[in-house]
Amino acid sequence: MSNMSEIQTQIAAGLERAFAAHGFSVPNVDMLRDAAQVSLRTLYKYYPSRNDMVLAALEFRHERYLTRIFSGLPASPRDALYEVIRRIGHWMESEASHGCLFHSAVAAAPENEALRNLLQRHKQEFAQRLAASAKLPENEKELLLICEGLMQLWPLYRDDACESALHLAAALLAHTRVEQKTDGSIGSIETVC
Amino acid sequence: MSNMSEIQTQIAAGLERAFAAHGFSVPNVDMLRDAAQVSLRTLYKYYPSRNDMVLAALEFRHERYLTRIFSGLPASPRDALYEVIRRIGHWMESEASHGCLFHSAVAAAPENEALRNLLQRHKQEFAQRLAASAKLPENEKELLLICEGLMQLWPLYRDDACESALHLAAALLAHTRVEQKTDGSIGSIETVC
DNA sequence: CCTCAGGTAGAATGATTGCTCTACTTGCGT
DNA sequence: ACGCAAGTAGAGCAATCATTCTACCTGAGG
Repeated sequence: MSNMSEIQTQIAAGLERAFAAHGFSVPNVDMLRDAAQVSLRTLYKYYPSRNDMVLAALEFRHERYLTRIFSGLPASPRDALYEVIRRIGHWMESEASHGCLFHSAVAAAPENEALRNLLQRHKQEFAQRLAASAKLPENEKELLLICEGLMQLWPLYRDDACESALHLAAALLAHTRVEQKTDGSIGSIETVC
Repeated sequence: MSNMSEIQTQIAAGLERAFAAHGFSVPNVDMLRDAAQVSLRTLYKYYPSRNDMVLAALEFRHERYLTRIFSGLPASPRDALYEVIRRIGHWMESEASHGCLFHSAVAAAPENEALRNLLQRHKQEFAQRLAASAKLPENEKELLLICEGLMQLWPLYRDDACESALHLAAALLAHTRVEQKTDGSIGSIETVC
C-alpha cells in the first residue's frame, strides 16, 4: 500500500478519477490509460488485468476517504459525529456525486467476490472508526446505517440529506441516553414509551 | 403499465428475475431471452433494445415492491413503520440479497438519464407512501434515510441490520415526540416516557 | 383448405473490448 | 560510449455482444 512507486501512485489516482467520473462499466482500458496518463503497456505491467485496475482504484480511494473523514475531528464525541456527517456531505459534493464508489463497483460486478470482500472491509473499518470517534461502540451499526442512508439520499436531496442525517444522529444520541438512565432494561422497542 | 399482454408480463417478470439474480452487466441478451422464455425476435418486438429491457424490469419490480411493502399494514402509525422495516428485511432476504435493484441499475450505467429518473421516482413514491403510513409527513426524508441505510446494511449484517433500523426508527419517534412537546427545542429527558 | 398473425430457432453482422505484441525512445550508471 | 531498465505509441487478435435477418412452425377464423 505505502510501498508504491511514484508512477504506481499516479496510475492508481488516475484510475480512481476515471471510475469515479464514469462508473465501472463505461470506461474501457483505453480510457483508463488516458486517465492514468501512461502507456497501455505500463498500465498492464502494474495492474495485469482490468479487474486489478478496479481493485487498485478502490484501495486508493479507501485510504483517501478515511483520512479525509477522520483527520482532526473534534474531541467531543457528539461534535465528532456531527462533523463526520458534514464531511460526508462535502465528500459527496466534491468527489462522489454519483454515490458510494464501493457500492457502485459491487453493483457493476456482483459475482466478483474480491470486490465484495473489499466493500465489506471498507464499510467495517469505517464503522469501527466512526463508533470510536463518537464513543458509541454499542451503536456501531446504527451509526453506519445513518451514514449509508445519507450517501444514498445525497444524490436526491443534497444538503437536505445531511440535515436529515444530523437529525437522526441527534435522535439516536438522545435515545441511547434515555436507555442508559433506565439501566438498559428498556432495550426492546415495545417497552420504550 | 396494467395494459400489458400476458406474454409481455411474462417477459417483464423474467427480465426482473435475471437482472435481480446477476446484476445489470453480466446478463447478455441471450441470457435475458432464456429468462424470459421467449424467442429473441419476440423479446425485441416488445422491448426493442437491451436498455428497454432494463427499464421494463425495473417498472415491473417497482409495482411488485410497493404492493409487497404497503399492502395491509397495521392501522397504528408506529406499528406500520415497524412493519415496513421488517418487510424490507424479508424482501431483501427473498428477493434482493444483492441490494436495491434500482441503485444497481444506476450504478451499472451512471450516464443513463432515464434510469436516474426512474430511481428518483421510485424512491420518492416509496418515501411518500411510507411517510403517509407512519403519519410522519414532516419526517419523510428521515424515514427514507433509515430504509435506504437498512437496504445497504442488509448484505453485511442480515437481521441485525433490521434491528438497527428498528432501533433508529424508535429513536426518531421518541425524538419527534419530544420536539413537539417542547416546541422544537430539545427538552429534558424527563418529558420522554 | 388456406391465410396470416404471431410465435420459434438460430445464423450473420458489425462494432467493441480486453489483452498482447512489435518497434521505437529515453535517461542513467559505469 | 554503451547497455539496459523502463517508458511510449499503437497495430493486431480472439472473443463477445447487441442487433438484424432468414427460414420455419402453429393454431384459430372464415
